Amino acid sequence: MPDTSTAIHLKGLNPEQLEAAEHFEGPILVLAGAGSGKTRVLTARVCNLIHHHGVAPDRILAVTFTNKAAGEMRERISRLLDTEPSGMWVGTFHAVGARLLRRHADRLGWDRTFSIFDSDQSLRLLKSVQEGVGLDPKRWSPKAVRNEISNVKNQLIDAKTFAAENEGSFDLFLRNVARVYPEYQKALEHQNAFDFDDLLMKPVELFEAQPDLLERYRERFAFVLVDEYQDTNRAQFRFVELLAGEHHNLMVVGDDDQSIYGWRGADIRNILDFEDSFPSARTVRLERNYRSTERILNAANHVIAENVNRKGKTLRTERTGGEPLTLAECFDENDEARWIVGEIETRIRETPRLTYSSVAVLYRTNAQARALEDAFRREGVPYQVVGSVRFYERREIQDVLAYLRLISNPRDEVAFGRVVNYPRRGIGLTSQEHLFRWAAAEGVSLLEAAARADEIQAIRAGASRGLRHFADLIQRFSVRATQASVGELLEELIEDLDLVRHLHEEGPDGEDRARNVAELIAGAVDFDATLMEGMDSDELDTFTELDLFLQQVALVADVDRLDPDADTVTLMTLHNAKGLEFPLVFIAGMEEGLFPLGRSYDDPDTLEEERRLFYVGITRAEDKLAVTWARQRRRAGDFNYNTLSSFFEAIPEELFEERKTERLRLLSQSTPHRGGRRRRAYESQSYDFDNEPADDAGLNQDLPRFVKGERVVHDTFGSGSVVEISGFGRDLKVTVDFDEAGRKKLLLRYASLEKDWP
DNA sequence: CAGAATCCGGTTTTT
DNA sequence: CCGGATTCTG
Repeated sequence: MPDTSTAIHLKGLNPEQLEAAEHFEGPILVLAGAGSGKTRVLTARVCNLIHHHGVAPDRILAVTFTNKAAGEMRERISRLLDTEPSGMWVGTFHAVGARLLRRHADRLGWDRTFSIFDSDQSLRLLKSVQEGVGLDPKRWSPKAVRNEISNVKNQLIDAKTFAAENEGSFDLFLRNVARVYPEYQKALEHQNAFDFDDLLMKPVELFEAQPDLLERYRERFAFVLVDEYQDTNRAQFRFVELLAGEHHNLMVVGDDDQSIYGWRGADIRNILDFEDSFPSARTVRLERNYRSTERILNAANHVIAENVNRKGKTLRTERTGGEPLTLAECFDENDEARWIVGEIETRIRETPRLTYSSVAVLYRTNAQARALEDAFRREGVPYQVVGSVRFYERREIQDVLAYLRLISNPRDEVAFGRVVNYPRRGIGLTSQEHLFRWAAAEGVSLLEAAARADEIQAIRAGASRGLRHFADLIQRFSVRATQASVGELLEELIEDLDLVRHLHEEGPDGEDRARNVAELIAGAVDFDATLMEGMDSDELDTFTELDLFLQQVALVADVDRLDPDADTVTLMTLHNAKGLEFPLVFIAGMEEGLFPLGRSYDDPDTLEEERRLFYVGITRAEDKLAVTWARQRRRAGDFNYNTLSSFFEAIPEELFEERKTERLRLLSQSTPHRGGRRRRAYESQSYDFDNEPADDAGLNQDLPRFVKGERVVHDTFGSGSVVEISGFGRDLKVTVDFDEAGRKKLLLRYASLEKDWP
């Protein structure tokens, strides 16, 4: 028995953690509950492989869920081993896929300077493809088509197979997708681009088609580790299976209770059935939680116990007791936001070591960030929002990046289309049409066509000049890209385009936009390809800094950009909060219909996933959790009346205290006696906050009242159930899921809707 | 061709 | 309520 007791990387691990960390060869599943120290285990195991078993770092591949997690892992390993694990690959599935494709794109018919299209760019391409095959983008939402293609790709179904299977389908939508998908894929190849899903799917294709390559990488990555395994989809599973298929040295770490990405193809069965896929697998359960107080953990355990489809485990903590949870009832979303900000300030004032950065506010949808941001800004409490309007998705950033992509990959037509007339060069849609047609006829790239614009009869002199000028600009910078750093390139480009002036002329947002561009430049100046950790030396020679920069930019998640040093409160969606922890956590919008989201009732699996999301939220909290809900909330323009989420009802009363905001207390006291006149019968009901939500007094007294979930009958649509109620008084609207007629939004005033008594 | 005015439709979560 | 697309106007 080798003596590992002194090894620094194994110090302080509990017996289960130790068992996992010391595991050497063969498959192992680590079921790691929230806050059970799985990152520690992963790093410890890597250190142990290198330090104790003498495994060379370059034989190890570790896949993480975010780039940030990858960076942290690498850093911790370096610290523990006191040396860089050089040659080890650590990254997200997408980043690892991109990296493989950079090396071997030529085997698939792509060029190594390929572009990576994000969802926005995919959508643009899809729109033009739809137009090309005569599928009206207004009748058939490109978004829906894109989602379908994305789903299908995540299941590793290629265009040919999909078309063959669905061109005769009874489902018109599938038949349409069957027409579009192959053309879309052709267009991607023509433009030398991959979309996000290709980054997962194409490496699998590559390995399956080229046994020599697979052999090479199987040998190279003799040890494979996968974090957040519960969120892997079919393509990711296959990728892992291929790599580890022979040696089986595979460690997967995950928690079925935290699987929250089913909607993007993640298959919870990957983790539930791991032991079937790898029969000799060892299983280690980590159920000791080191993060949260007993009260918080109890609440979490009660919530998740409602789910049926799970392996089942119960987290334990040694942090007995703890402060009770708070459930705060608010009037509306602004009241809620104010209450949260107020509560943060009070607590920071009263708690010695509590800082803004120890606080997070979590919510179900990005739209909820708005009211919160307003309140934070008004009160001057520092905050940063993750997601929402993602940095790299901002218009001005995308514009600049499109230039870079075009410089790097001259075949990128999406990028071309985006910037050919930005800033204005007098090239209108008509001229672009002519250009496209001419380029297609001549069989040259758009860029070449632009350079020879004077040969195109249909294009007028002004536009022609603009086009030639544009082509010249791109060409000059393509040359420059081979000599200059990305930072320099970007600075010169912005200068050349006089972009800052253009942005300022655009109006009130220009200032912000210019600042964002400046931030992008700063990021580019900082970017140093040699810092792309774990880069093999041959890769540095082969790929240009620009390609690597664009790749990195395409694959960062917004949460990766979270600044941990800034002393600010963090605002983000529950999805983004996965893997993070904070002493003080707020979960806002705990309302039926918002969380769980209205449409998740249809399907029990989806509802369970929503519940897991709540579980993830609760378990982010170390010391204190506060949950808020609003009686009334504006959503997409009109008002919604809410009740407390049924999810919360799973939490036993002794675990939380209830509070009401000042606003709500005032309202329920004063309104019944308003005006001093005698109350009418309907008013007493209208202002009774403990029962039905308030109506605009009297306006709809004679309209029937409906509750969510209730069964109703309509004269023409038949029967169905109420999914949402919104609007005020005369404009009271109900959304009903009809059994036959589908989902309809009805104005109650007109709709002959009645309660359906069974 | 560009900018303003107007209309329409969608609206969960993300790499 | 927002953004995108379309239409109108100079």
